[in-house]
Amino acid sequence: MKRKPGTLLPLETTILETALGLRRYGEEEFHGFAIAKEIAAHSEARTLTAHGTLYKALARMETAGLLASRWEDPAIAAEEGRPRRRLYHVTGLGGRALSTASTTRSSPQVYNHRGLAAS
Amino acid sequence: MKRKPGTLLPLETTILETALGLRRYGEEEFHGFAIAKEIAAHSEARTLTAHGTLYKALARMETAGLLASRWEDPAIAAEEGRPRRRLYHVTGLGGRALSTASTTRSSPQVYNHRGLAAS
DNA sequence: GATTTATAGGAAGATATCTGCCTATAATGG
DNA sequence: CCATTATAGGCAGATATCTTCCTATAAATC
Repeated sequence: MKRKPGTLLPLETTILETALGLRRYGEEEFHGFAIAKEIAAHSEARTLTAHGTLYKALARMETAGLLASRWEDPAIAAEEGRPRRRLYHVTGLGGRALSTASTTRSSPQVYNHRGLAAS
Repeated sequence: MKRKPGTLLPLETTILETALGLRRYGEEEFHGFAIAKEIAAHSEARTLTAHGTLYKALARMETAGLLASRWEDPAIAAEEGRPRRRLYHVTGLGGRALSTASTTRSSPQVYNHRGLAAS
């Protein structure tokens, strides 16, 4: 839908809020599946259809510098008998993006309108 | 369905035949997903419903000593960006089971009726 | 021969990530 | 204001293994 640069979409806001919420409980890092369950549990309705939408949003946000990720040590995943996880954390830019945008509550939310890159 | 000890079920026969077929092409080891595709490709119909049936058969056959398995090095799976595999190979007993049973073509096939353990 | 019992097979889903395709919609350009 | 264009979101499926629940059926028991 032709993204306006320097904007937070509702899903992106939800991801940042949820991630920062988890961080307040000591969880520095999160993985896609966990945040999907978290979002599904709190905001009913939102399905994230097969999680495709969410993973794409996470990739997008990492490209935008709002998130950063690393692969979990594959040995840990093997030990726990499950697929490996990609562990994300919210960057400084990501945190700032949310606080700036949270005041502008509408669908696409502007987060760096004050001279970061946008028009 | 109350298994008669020392018997090969059709699915088990198919697994052994397919595995030994692959071995003739140099593939010493196989994993569940691969054999599922192999079976699905050759014998049409057989669905293996979500592969549950197949994985149970593999576990059963390993317990019976017809197959043996090891986990693939998790680093390799990580490198190739896919879930890790459990690698099986047909044991001597497994090979013998098939050759003995292949002569007795019916549904449940006896493989060690000549004094190995069965009545 | 009928009942009991164990178990194989089917259906579904959990775990985790990613890709491709198609459509809906927002932003831009004229 | 309408047409163009880029992209977000939904749908589906690939990759790989395993579990639980239920049903169908074969073997054993009486």
